Amino acid sequence: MKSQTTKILKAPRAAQCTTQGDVYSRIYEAVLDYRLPPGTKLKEVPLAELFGVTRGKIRKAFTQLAVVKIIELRPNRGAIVASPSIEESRDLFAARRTIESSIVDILARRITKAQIRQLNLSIKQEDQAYDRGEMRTALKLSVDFHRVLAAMAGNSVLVGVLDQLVSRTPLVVLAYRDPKQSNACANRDHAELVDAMAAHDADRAVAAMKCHLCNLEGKLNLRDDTPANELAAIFGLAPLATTQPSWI
Amino acid sequence: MKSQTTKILKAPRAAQCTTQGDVYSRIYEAVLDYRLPPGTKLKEVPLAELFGVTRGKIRKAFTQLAVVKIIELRPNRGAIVASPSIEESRDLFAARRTIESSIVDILARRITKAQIRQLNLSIKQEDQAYDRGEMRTALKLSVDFHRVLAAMAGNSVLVGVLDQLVSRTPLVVLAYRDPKQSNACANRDHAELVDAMAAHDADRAVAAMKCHLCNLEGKLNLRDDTPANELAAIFGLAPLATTQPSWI
DNA sequence: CTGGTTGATTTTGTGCACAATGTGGCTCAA
DNA sequence: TTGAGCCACATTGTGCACAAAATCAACCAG
Repeated sequence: MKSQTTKILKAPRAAQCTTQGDVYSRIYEAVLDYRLPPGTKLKEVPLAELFGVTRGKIRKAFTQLAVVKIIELRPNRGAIVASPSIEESRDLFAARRTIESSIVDILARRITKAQIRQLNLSIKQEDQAYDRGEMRTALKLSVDFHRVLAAMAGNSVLVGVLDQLVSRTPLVVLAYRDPKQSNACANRDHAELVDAMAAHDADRAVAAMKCHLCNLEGKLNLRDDTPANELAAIFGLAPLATTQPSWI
Repeated sequence: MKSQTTKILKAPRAAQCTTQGDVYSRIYEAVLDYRLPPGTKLKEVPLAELFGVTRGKIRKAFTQLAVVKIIELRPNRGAIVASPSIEESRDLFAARRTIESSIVDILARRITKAQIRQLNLSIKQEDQAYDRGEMRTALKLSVDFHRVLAAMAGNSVLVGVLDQLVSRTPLVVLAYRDPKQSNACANRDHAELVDAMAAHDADRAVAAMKCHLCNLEGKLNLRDDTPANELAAIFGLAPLATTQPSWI
């Protein structure tokens, strides 16, 4: 149990002597990298030792992460990685559709050739990661794609807002991934989106973005017709996040 | 100086013995009520004494408020109420236009008679507050109107996002209010919006919302053609927030 | 005056010890 | 076997004391 937390959080490069708000980013990145499944308990002392900081620093990072709903802070019972409810997950996607549509709408009108090149490069890297079977890298790049898009639109407030939503998406995916569905994250969608923007066709680009997000949501198991055998679903509890999904 | 902070924060009812995350809401509400102008320094010890809590509680509330950009936490130099830059202010309004448009779009299609009654009541209260010259109450009610609207749309994620944006708007207004402009907050706009929604005319409602937010933004002094005499503006410093604007 | 230095004071940052609470295992009776 | 009660341990919460840093004022030299 204790070692689970430890292992999951250990980033590619083993780093000690983390400082300050870095522990925030360490956990944040771990979530974005699909390394921290929802429901994982985050104990203060082990984390403090792992990062080489005091318990207070961990605590501070926790309160920050709790504000953006990446973790849940249960009084006297510690922190767990947030497990979004079905309704919250649906709302999250709906919110993303709204916000990213308007980002794309803005961007399609004023995107530059250089920006299009950058986006195409990003897509190619994503493709290559898929081809090499590096699911986690690919997923991370896919997330980055959306953040880059937001940044290009040039509205810092929207970027901040979208960041909060995007960072919660991996949790939804881990919580409600339908094992029966293929996991080939349709980054065809990304290419189509960039195509539309390159043609400065805002309407088509917005449609592409909406479609992309709907596809993503559609691959998840967000129906609340309780499957009768899934106890966790029946009682609305967090799915058991103790075992790593096989596909990562 | 010290007494300024104290006085501004003291809510209508003088309350001691505040606990826990209540100190968060106390400061949050003070901002929403236009009682805390941007740039106001928030010292830990005076606040702790005022609220009857320990310094640690204040600190925790500070880190939370900093995440949603209501205050700015400068390392080793304490907390001040955030003063949004001109660009950030513009982005904030643009983001609100996007998000609230989609809220209104959703809501217009499914709004109930009861909800319309509630909104109309809210508008009437706002009107009355204006008539009585209670600017602060009116402004608060105006802010509430937008939050109620978001809640009615039924997307909890959007509500959370919009809350963050709405709560920053008073800071923008206090920072960039144009003294030459009338301050009659056009809550005609609110009435028009509700009218459109009552007719289930989503397009008109969206247009009304966009128009309303543009009107609001238009009343502010968000041009960066530095007026040559305003030193604060020239150097990009926070406007002097030590004196209460006369119109409150 | 202006500009810079020093030192006292205020204010923020941090670690630690202890308090409070939750958790899991044990016994025992029904 | 089930469930209540109890105890030991693990984990989180909190206040305090001290460390570090910034602010302010006084002072002095140019």
